Amino acid sequence: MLALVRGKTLAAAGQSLGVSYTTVARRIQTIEETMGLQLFERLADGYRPTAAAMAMAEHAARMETEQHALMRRLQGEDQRLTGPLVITAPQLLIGPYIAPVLRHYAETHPDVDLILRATNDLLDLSRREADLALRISGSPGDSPRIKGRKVCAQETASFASLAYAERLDPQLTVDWIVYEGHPHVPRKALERAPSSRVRYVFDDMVAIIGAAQAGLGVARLPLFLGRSSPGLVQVPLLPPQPYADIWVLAHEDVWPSAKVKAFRDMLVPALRARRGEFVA
Amino acid sequence: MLALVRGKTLAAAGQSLGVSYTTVARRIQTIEETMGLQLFERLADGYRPTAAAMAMAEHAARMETEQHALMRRLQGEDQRLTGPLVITAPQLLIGPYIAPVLRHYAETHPDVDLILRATNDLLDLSRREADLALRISGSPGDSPRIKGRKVCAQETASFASLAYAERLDPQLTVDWIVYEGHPHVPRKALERAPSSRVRYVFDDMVAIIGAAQAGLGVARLPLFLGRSSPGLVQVPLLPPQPYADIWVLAHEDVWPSAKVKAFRDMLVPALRARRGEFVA
DNA sequence: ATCCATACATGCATATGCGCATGTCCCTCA
DNA sequence: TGAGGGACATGCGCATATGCATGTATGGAT
Repeated sequence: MLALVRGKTLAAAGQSLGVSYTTVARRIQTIEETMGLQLFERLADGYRPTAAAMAMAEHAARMETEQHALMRRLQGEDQRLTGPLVITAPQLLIGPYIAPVLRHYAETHPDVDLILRATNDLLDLSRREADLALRISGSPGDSPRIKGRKVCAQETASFASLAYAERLDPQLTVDWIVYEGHPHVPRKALERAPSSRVRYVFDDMVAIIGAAQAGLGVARLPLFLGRSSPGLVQVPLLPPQPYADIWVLAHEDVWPSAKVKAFRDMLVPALRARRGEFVA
Repeated sequence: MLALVRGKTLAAAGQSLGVSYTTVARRIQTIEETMGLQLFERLADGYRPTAAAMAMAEHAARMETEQHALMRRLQGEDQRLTGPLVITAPQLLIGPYIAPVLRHYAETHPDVDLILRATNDLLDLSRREADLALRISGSPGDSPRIKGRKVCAQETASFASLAYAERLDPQLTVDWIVYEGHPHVPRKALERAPSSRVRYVFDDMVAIIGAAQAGLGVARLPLFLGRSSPGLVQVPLLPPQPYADIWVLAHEDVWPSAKVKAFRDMLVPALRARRGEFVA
């Protein structure tokens, strides 16, 4: 019901429920027959909810919230080290930093199934899209009831390919490769190289690194990324400066669960031990 | 789940859910297997919920409340005059007062299925145990969100069998038959007949009337009851005095529904037209 | 000590719900 | 105007869940 109102089509609703769209259609039909009222208008391009369906969806959403709260609570009290553990982390941190921890964790707790979601989006920890999140974020208190622990500070600097760095002249025009979210030349860089300009705007960090490695220009990158990217060298256009910190986050209900706590206890020291890779 | 926590036994839970207790047992078992945790301890005299089950029940109760709210809301918006309509009224009002209205209503709206619950308890209108209640009650605002309309005032007086009334002497001992809820001789009756005493305490109004008809003593009865009970006559021990009024009640969500409104519109005038039977 | 009532466990036949495959309608695009 | 795809409808075989009947254990009354 709720899924159908949200998804607009039987197929979408079915997928979100993990059942076939046929089943969704039959369930709706059953409900309509039982209640003796029409919930959806059958249109050529999908089901359109009636007012009654909207009302039902509204209540169903509240019930769903309640359901999520229950699941979180049960999970938080779960002291077993078995079953699934869903972790989300920025794509670029996973390989070099998370993977070793995953390996250690899997060996120590062989009955836990580790599920990793590589994403920079803030998955909804309240909806249990993930149990534990590693995030690069200035504000860990994104939403109420999310608990967080600062792992490490982080700094950025300017990087370019070796060839580009060698012929770099602050007096001439400097080409910048920037992230879509901040499509400007860093202010401090303008002071040192006034004729800097944005030449490339990318929506993907890997692509930015690739472009910098190809010698297209200068990119502002987190220290750990620039240093670990082959062919890139730090250029003195931008002094190392504070960037968003690294945090581990979890819903406060889920935070105390054994699986989550054990992962934290492994992840945080592992990252802190390599603090030098994140700050100058 | 919730039903089992409430009912304490599989059979009770099954009954409240309208399924066999076998099904409840299997459902619990399935949930326990799926979640991988124990919800109930199997004891000889029933299932005892674990902490996890209590937590689940708590959330389930909130979901149930939400569900009830939804159903009420849908019903309140229902402008059709078909389907079930559940009415509750005091047992003794049904025959002489409600039945004629029921008949008229059934003829006018033949597609409505009338379900009557004869009870003095205040059924929970929020839980949809009844759609509309006729109540003898001083305080109609029993719970929030219940809407009410006063139908008629009511008075009580003292009644006894004809034989008892004829030999009644206020100077001698007067035997009273009283209701369990108020196991005292009315104060005003003591003024007029100081040696009155409670001789019988009954928990059933019909039994009280029967006892009075059998000549066991004097009973304080609503006027409509005393007057309509064959063999009883009013005795002057107690002047007619105000009693709890008659109200129609419904949850405010359900109040505007067509079926409920139509019933009110028939019931209230029918009762008011016979106001003289309730007050002197 | 025996019987009985209560409550849960289990086996079996059946009903219900499910997914897959196919059919139909309508809209879009060439 | 005709082909193609998206979305819903329908029929069929199968898995699951349900109900009934029966069996077992426990506690209390006689």
